[in-house]
Amino acid sequence: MGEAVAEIAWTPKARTILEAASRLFYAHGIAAVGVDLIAEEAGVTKKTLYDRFGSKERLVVEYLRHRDERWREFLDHRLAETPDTPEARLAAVFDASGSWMRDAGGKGCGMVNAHAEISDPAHPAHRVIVDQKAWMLGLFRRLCRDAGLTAPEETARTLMLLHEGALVAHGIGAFPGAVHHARDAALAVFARAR
Amino acid sequence: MGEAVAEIAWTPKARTILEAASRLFYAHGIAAVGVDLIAEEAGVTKKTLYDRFGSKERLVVEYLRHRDERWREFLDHRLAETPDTPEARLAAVFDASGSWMRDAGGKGCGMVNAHAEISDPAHPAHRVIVDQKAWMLGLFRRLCRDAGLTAPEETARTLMLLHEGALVAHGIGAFPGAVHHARDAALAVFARAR
DNA sequence: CCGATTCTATACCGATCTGTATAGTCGCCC
DNA sequence: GGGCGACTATACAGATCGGTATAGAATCGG
Repeated sequence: MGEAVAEIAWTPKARTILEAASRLFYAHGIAAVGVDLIAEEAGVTKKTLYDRFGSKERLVVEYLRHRDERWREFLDHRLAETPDTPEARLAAVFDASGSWMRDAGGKGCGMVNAHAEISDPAHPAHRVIVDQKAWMLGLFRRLCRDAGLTAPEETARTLMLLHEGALVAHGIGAFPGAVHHARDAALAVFARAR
Repeated sequence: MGEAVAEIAWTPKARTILEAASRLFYAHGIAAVGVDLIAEEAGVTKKTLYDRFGSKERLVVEYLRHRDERWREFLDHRLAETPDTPEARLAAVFDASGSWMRDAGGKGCGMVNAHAEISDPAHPAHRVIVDQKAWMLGLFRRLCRDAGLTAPEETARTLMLLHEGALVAHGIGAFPGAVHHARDAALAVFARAR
């Protein structure tokens, strides 16, 4: 049966290490950041890092898992305080991404960036990345179904493309206000599908 | 004044090296691929690699430049044999991306993936990446202007988002047929903007 | 046939990579 | 107050990193 994955002991320093690693991985890429730098930035010895996480690979997985978790919580919270109309909820998703990008520095989607460096499906981080995209598509799908669209899956996929495109365009600086533009485009697509 | 950039001597082996580097960089990421591996895959000594390219950084720049050049030629060629209606030309862009992804293995956009690893604007590869995206936006803009749209810039940006989103979704495997779906969505957006 | 260019072969450089070993300090809980 | 978990400090291992040095073989135009 499946091998039990070792639990992380979430001591205070473990969290500090993960925060430093998250910041560095996102800003400079995963392969470009060494464990020595992470330990130094976290104000911790390498021994502590390896006592907590065991390997760099595991630290990468926790980075992506945590980032995914924070994003879902952030989005859920935003949606919870949004009027329960399909249009408002759709707009809230894109607005949340806009805020997220504004706060987090905005180098685009961390999952997409990680996927550029980790293509091997056998890598444990691969599932985290793919799962997050499946979850986002599911979110759009639910939104379209709840609105009673005639072709919810089709529209959900189009919304997904606009959303992914917005994160990329923002990250690379293709044009200013990409996420907000995507929001308007998504609302237009949505209105026409009703 | 601007420092003259050293010319590459495009000897047969130089091309072989660039082909190997391109394949490896795209498949595994830039930082993950060492010059020793590139030389070995190209059937060449490291000395030859450095005689031709001088540094890994330069090889990376040439990788992106060449990829960009090949893409533009590929797309121009496709557009040249496309009926001169705005709809057909728009569809041809997405169809070209679909073919490109089908042939090249489909790990998404090489520029976006490179940008995940190279964020520093001072890096000489940064301009190549940003320029390619500006060129693509310009292509969509011209297409919208030629069609006499009332708001060509707005529509061009939406098309750009759908296109970028399609490459990401395809690369990450969000759902099957992402590029073809984007094509249909783009045509719908375009039709409505006329 | 000469000389320049392209390339092979191989060994090396210092730095950095992930990961481990050893020894010891601090604080907290039973 | 004794043991245990979390942590520091430091040194090291073996591999790999980008890049260089030296020497020589193959090719080719003048």
